[in-house]
Amino acid sequence: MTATFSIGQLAKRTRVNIETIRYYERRGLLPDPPRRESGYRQYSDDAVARLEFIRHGKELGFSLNEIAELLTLRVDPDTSCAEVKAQAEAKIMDVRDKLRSLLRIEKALTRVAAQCHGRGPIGECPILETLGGVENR
Amino acid sequence: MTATFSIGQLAKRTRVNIETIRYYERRGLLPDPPRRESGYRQYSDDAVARLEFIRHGKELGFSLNEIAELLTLRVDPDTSCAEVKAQAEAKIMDVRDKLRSLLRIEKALTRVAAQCHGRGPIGECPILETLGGVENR
DNA sequence: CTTGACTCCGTACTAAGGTACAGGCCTTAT
DNA sequence: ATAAGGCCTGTACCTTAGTACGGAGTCAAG
Repeated sequence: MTATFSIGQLAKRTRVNIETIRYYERRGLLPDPPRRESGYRQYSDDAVARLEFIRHGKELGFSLNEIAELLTLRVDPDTSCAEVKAQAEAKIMDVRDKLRSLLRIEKALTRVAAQCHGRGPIGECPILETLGGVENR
Repeated sequence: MTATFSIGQLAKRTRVNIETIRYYERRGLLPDPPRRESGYRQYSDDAVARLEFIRHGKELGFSLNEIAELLTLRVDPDTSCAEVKAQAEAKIMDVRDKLRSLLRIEKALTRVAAQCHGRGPIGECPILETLGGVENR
């Protein structure tokens, strides 16, 4: 199983542009895939998973470099355990900040949607109070 | 109260570049502020809140256009209540998708950090399973 | 009343993240 | 076996989101 497929197939499955896939390869976000004699790239399902991870990462505001770091976060014989742990914990902080901000936005939006049902125009921007002042804490 | 201040002051308070502030104004993310006779811009505290909102929005992966939409989401006499509500609800869906993805990443990172303490190298990338396959549902 | 810092506007430049060719080989359905 | 369509590399171009001038007017401390 786990058939192998071409870059075009991969592009179709992930809805990521072919050129973008090659660009990610150049950037080191995707490992250089095996080739056939013709030179054609051969992918398997883990490439799909990886591209999906990248896509989601971008939607969440991580840069390609940050995504690369996330993707290489692993415990291997070459990097010290403590180092990896420290990196992971730093990322966790980032992620929790993002979570807090998102939760606030969600609450604010829910409030807006709810107001719209009680009729009567308001006029002020109810999103604005969100995320202000307290420096995201 | 609520003293008024210059663009330089605003830049200092928000740690946003002066040029960027003017750029946001051009883009319509900040309303054109009142000026003195000299032409100098005069800001008050709501500009600070707005800039902070923009900053957080960017960190969460919203584009400036999306942020503008969020910022103008309001109930006013000119736009129909239902329309605003529909927009808000669409945004809520986006935000919840982001929340789900972030929670997964957080869990995966926590797992990585935890593994690092049980010693013994692993070698596979434990982030990869995250966010894959199920199209973020 | 001058000098240094601040601000104005307009235009130009940058960086990140793609996207689009061009010219030339594969592959596959007919 | 041949044409249409896929893929190769390399280079050029594009969009978004800023950032950096340049030349001129303004403000405020000494």
